Amino acid sequence: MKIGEIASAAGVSTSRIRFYEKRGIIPPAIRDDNGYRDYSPDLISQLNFIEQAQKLGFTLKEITSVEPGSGDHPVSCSVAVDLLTQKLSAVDELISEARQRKKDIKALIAQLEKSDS
Amino acid sequence: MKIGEIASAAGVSTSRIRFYEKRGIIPPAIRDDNGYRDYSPDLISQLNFIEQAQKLGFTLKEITSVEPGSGDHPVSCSVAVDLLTQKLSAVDELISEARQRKKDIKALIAQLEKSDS
DNA sequence: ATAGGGCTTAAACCTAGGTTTAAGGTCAAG
DNA sequence: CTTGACCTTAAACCTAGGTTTAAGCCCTAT
Repeated sequence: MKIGEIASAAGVSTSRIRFYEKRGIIPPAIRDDNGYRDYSPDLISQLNFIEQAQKLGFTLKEITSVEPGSGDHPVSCSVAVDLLTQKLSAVDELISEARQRKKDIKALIAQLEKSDS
Repeated sequence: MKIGEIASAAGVSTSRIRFYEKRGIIPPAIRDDNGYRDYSPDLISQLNFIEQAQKLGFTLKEITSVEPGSGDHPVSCSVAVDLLTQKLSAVDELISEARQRKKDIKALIAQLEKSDS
């Protein structure tokens, strides 16, 4: 897919995708012979994930650390597995932080309902 | 309380408090005869609320419209609760996307380990 | 009465997360 | 073979949310 296609499929701007690539938030795209970026549709869910997490106040830096496929290209298989395992626990951490946020939000709601009465 | 006192009590910087005042996020402080700002300790919980909400991904603008205990902003409790409830389901969505990512990562690991053997 | 620490202001500066612009190459249609 | 939509890059610009700096006043202790 070309950058415009994937951008509209994911509901983000093309400039944002190039920006993410420049910052290493997504991996550098494969290029066609004409120099155009060529994406796999897999990127769509990755972009959706980034947007979701951002809405919850996670920074791009935090998000990048739990993205699979965003790491270095591993030299050996066991290194790759190690990296992925690290990512796995980072995702677990994200989930537990998100659960804490749920609690925080519920507490805020309670506070508001109390002060309204 | 003087600005330095309230700042350290709330765990924020003095510059931040002045910044919030300039932006109308908190009401303008009463001034002593010498021109120093004089705060009621009530501001502490307001500042804590702001920080809490920011961590949840709310902008200062959103927070301002929703602050409890600020008589200047007659936004009804239900509007605030609506916002927070929306945020709550966004967090749920993130968690389920994160779970999907866990599966993806595990699948990748399995694939690597299989090809390694 | 002078040194310090805390207060005042306005304005400059900073990071994050992008968007916009300028100058150009590519490709399919008419 | 030109027009228009799409792609490329680098660099400039923008908003949010602050921090830092400069220049000066206030207050307390020595």
